[in-house]
Amino acid sequence: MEPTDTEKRILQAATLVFERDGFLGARMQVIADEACISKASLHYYFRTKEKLFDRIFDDYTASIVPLLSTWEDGTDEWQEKVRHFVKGLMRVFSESSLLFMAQELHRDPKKLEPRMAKRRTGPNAFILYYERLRAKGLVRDTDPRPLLVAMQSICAYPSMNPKMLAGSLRMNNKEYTAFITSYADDAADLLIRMMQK
Amino acid sequence: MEPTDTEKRILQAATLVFERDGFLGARMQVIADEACISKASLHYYFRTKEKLFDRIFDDYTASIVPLLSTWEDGTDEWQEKVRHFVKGLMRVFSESSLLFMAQELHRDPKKLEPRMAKRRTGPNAFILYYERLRAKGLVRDTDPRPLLVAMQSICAYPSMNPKMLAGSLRMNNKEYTAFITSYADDAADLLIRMMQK
DNA sequence: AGTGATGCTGACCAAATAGTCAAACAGGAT
DNA sequence: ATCCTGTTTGACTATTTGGTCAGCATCACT
Repeated sequence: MEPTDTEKRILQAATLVFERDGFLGARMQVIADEACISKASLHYYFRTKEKLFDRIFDDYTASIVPLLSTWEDGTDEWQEKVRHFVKGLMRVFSESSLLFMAQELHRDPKKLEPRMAKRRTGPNAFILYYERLRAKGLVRDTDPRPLLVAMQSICAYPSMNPKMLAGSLRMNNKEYTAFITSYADDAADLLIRMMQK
Repeated sequence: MEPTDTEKRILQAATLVFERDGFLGARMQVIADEACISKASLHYYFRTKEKLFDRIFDDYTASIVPLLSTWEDGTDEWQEKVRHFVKGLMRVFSESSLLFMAQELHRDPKKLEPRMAKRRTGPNAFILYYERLRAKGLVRDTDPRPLLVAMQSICAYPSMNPKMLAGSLRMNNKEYTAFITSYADDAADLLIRMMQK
């Protein structure tokens, strides 16, 4: 099922518009214009707005999955794994609008369920990894769940609600973007501090 | 300008509907039904949807301001201040939908500017407080800005994107709500760990 | 009772917009 | 040339929805 050139253009245009305007704010006509085709053509490729949206939403969730393999055992020290995961997660979140995902997840919570079902076979990969480190006495002896929440929060929120944070830091958009780039390293260090003995 | 009973009912109904459905998803008819008045009456009190929305948005931002006084000097130890601030912030965020605020801030970034202008007179209160502690050698010698970002992230994100976190933790809604209650204390401890020497 | 002000409403309108459809078009195979 | 298949479009429809308006109800005051 190789996507045709037109289909690719549609997906690119739709991603742009959905991220900017949300599902409810997005207009099929605008997406069609952005893809340089007619609205009728757009409906020829994707029968409904909902179907087009689902396709894009699926691509999003898929982009996060590869990062989970970070927590598989390997030769790296756990500090290195944390740095790698934080860096990867922040890159994914800065590239694709997480606010958009949360928004649509709130609008229709059922969207995540089929996707979660696959992974729900066992506990979260980070939780398992931390428990192993904990058993070996390599990290602080504490419940890893608040750590997981803090880690995701620290990685996700800065790209999700930049306006409010930029306001708190008294920065304009440009300054904030620059700050967030260096923040990735700081965030990893803070998380390591939370975990070490 | 004492708000009448009807006006109060409208604001309550509008808050409910705006939080649940967002600005674009909210329907004036639904808000009117929820307030048990006609749609025409609703427009009698608030001429446009935008004006009604602004009123509610203003009430939100106002509810966060009192917390900022936490960082004024006082007799409390800094650890106590952190615990107090985190607890307060998480309560505010759990009571009112932060996702809704971020969403609308993204839709119309100009919303925050007039409100920010008031506070923009000086640096952020936490930053100032931390710098004073740092000068006295009471906390870790580090840039407080990543700490501020991490603090806000840790407090805000769990109530902003509960579905995704609940998924990661393999919890249902009820379990997650219970978890978040106890998380407030853990979050404060984690933040204290980030700041202490 | 009369009068004016305020609160409230049903009926209506104009604009926006997702989705449809018949017809045109392009390109390859026969 | 003819046919067939997949692609593209302009024109159209049905519905939703924010907002308006003329008029009704209620109450205070004279």
